[in-house]
Amino acid sequence: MPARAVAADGSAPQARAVRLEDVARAAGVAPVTASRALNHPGQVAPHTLARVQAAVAALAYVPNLTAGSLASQRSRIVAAIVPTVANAVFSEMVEGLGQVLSAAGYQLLLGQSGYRDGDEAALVDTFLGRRVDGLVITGAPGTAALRERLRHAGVPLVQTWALDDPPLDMQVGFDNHAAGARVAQELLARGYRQLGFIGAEEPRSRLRLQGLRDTVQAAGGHVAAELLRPPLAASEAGPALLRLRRQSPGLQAVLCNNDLLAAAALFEAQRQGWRVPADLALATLGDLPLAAACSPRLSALHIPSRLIGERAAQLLLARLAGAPDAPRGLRVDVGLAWVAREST
Amino acid sequence: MPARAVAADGSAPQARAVRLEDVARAAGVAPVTASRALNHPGQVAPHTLARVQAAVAALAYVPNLTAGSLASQRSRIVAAIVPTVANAVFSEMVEGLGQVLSAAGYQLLLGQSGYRDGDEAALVDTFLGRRVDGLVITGAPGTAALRERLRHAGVPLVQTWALDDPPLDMQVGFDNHAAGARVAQELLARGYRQLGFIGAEEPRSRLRLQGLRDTVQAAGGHVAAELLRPPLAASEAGPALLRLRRQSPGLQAVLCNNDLLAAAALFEAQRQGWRVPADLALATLGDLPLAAACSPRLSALHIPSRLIGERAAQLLLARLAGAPDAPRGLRVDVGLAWVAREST
DNA sequence: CTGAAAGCGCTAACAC
DNA sequence: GTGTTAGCGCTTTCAG
Repeated sequence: MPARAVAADGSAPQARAVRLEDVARAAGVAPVTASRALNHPGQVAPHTLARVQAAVAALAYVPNLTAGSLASQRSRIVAAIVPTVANAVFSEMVEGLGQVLSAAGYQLLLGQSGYRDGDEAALVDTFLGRRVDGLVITGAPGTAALRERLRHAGVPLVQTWALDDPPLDMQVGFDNHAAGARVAQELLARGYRQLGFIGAEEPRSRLRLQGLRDTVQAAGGHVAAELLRPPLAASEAGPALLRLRRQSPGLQAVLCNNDLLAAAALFEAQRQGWRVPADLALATLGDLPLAAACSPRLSALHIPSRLIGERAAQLLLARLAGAPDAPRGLRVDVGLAWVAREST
Repeated sequence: MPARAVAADGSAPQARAVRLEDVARAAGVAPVTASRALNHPGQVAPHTLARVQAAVAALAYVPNLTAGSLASQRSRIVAAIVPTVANAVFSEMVEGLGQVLSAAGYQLLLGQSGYRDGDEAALVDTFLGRRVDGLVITGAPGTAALRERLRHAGVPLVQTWALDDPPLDMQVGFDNHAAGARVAQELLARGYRQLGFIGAEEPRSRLRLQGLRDTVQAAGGHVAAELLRPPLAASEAGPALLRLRRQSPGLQAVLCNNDLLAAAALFEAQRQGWRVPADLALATLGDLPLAAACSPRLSALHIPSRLIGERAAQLLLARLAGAPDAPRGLRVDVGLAWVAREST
């Protein structure tokens, strides 16, 4: 009796894998027929189909998808690269992406660039080597070299999130400048003229501020801004809010670049004894569950992260189902909805 | 001139892929040698190594990892299954997992079960078919059939998050009952005896409540609980807090099962004019950035989600680097640290 | 240290 | 509707 534990039924822990050939033999057909029964059931007689399925079940056959991918030149894998999945906006996007792909029989390979150009390029190389059927990246590639590589890679590509740059292939997201402008319209419509903005000092944040400012100034208002150095801790929102108020004594409303900042700002306002929105209105960009969990609930410009992921998956699936040389340049603006709550 | 656009350099958008054979020819060596130069540089003469590398660069060769996987029987892919990546605790875990795997040259295939047993089983089948080198799943498989399949699959497996069930192979996480007990100790030590608990009505939440209750009752205290029906909206925390207070007039401290609930409860307390922690102490389980962004900042039992992911990856990598038939049953308890802040 | 031969397990063509 | 044949592109033996 061997010293090492074996399974209760006496079999070795890892039995040799069952191959398609074994299934075919058990079903009394050729391997191709078994393959067709699994992949194109319509092309096989009902009676043989049943026999193959029975053999599959009896042998607990698990198809080797690697071999299938190599032979068919289709991997049924889509890769996505996000800066980090720890940021809720990206994880929601990945969730939507994964669900739609999974429902269509595709798997999701996930890469995190950490906002580092080198890592992003390395991930793209690996994924291309894996011969993924499609690629989803966040925003614009960091380097011109990577842009060129992607343009010539021959892989369907979706850029997500920002529509600020020209698309390499397909693109789905929203316009950051327009987002700022949209919030400006809402706040101006409610009579606020002295506005503030709290965000990180990075390009997308600046674009949103610019949109806010352009629109507010055109209406004769003013926007004071606090652009904090990344990486940004939410605890910095409180002090930033106080600085804004000092810098702009007539401050009426503040837009925060994300929900966590807004929540922290709201706590600070309450600590100062300012009534929201009577003494100071607060708005946020994003609208994760947190925005509605605050009290007063935060008015928000809703960024549909999950929808962006779903749309990206749909674009890819449509391309994969249709002509491989479909025209490039398709842009989808998911739009941003204003959600009016009690904080404005 | 063709109507369809071509690349600026005149090449077709998708040129035929460069194969290892092309690299070998350009370097004047056999394909095997080129393969070795890429995968085992030490086994090749420095001079031939250089020539192969030059050829790779000149031809912009991208190795076909699918073919490599098939031939070598190693995919360099690890798959992870989480309920959803939209929940911050899981996305942090995935982040840690992905980073460690990526640094070791492995890719991450991500699946979301949505807490549905059928989806979980389907994902496992697909991943096994993909011949992944390792598998990470969240908690215990939903069905006995899946448990058996995993036990005999011969794939290194790590179960993450809860240590409540016996491990199929390796396991990394923490004990939910102990978590509740730990919070109880901290709150008792601060003199609180009349406690409350707000969480969802699901097994892990119940285990934590049980741990809290066992310890508090042993010390002569009492725990009132509000178990809310999932899916749980944070907005329900406020009403739940009011019910707890009514049900237990001497209520001194409340533990919330996650940070979002705790933040919502804190807002409710402030709206009621209760001082925190003087009138009511608040603690949370999780400790995402939100806990520290509140004001007063929330005392928390810190769940190291990212660390769980990192450890899971390390366990897998160690197994892959060592004996494939290493003993099973390894458990890693990451432990939970109490972070004392102002809310208790 | 390098090469020749033989697959890895499956699917695209093409016949029948 | 089913089978035969010939690879997919790479890495493993095993010789030299």
